Amino acid sequence: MCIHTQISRQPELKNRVEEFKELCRRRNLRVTEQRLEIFRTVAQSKEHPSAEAVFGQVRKKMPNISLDTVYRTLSSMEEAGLVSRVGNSNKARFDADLTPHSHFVCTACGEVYDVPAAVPDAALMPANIAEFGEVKNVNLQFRGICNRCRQAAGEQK
Amino acid sequence: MCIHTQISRQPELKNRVEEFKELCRRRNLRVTEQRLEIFRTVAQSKEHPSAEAVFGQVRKKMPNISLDTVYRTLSSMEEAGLVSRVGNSNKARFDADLTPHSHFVCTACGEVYDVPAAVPDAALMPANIAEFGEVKNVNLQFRGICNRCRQAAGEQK
DNA sequence: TTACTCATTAAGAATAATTCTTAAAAAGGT
DNA sequence: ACCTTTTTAAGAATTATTCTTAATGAGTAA
Repeated sequence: MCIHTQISRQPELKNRVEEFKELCRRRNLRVTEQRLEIFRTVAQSKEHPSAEAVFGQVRKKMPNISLDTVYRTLSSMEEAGLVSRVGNSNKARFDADLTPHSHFVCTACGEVYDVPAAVPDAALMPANIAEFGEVKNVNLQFRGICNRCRQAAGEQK
Repeated sequence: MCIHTQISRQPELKNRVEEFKELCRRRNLRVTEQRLEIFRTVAQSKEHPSAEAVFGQVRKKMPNISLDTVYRTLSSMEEAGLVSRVGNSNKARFDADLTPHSHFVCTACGEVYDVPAAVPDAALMPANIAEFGEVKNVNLQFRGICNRCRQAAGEQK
């Protein structure tokens, strides 16, 4: 369960970080080292890390960072539409991949798996969605028991 | 925010309760008054109540029920595929409506709104989903800021 | 019905996740 | 470099959820 699985093309990360800086400036959010490092961590991870996991990772480079900062930053990043909050066990998990894809969420262990989208996000958006509010992201999730948990449950019987 | 908005056709509720009893028996779950009352409460609500809200409601009829029982019961009901866990703020909310529909989840206030589905659930299911696990329910959510919150934010500027 | 067994419950303690408070530090503009 | 305003770290506080334990009650078989 390491959360620093590297993305193949490193330039892409740089672009995303630049884009992130740009967006911060546009929104009058200050570009701090903490924000950059947190963003990098989530953007590099494919594990949908929890705040705690991001904290653990960022702490390696910034030993004084506080968990609260991680929470605050992840929330503001969600608000800015830079990451999305996925899964819904009682522990929040985050995803910086905003390309159309879905998730299988295990209700037993809370794990979140990427599922290639059957239907592109745009196609899912109802025409009247603006009546409700401004959509920051679309999230299709399949909830159930993952095969690993099913197997584990079977074994102990 | 009352959670006991009545469903128009009362017979439907009775059917659902019977179905619920049946399912309990099939799964060797005991049919207790607590479970029935909790199920009725969620099934009658259109507000996607939190565990706390269900607790408050059920307590009117069963003053001694514990919050823990509500949590336990809602979890086992989710596991049985009788309700789904919706939204994902840090407070869990539940929905007994399993017909195809989606949700607008406000990331500011945590409110969950029903959105009529643009695409039926079945159409969303990828062919290879079984590779991940057994799906109990499909949940399409649009996350963002609801109009009420947007308005509220605008006013105080 | 009655007794038996095991799941379920209430109560409240415990834990886990998240947010708040405060004073100090740092960003971005002057 | 200076000033203003955000942002931060630290740790306390709060909120949500789960665990522990002993007592209760559901289903079952006599």
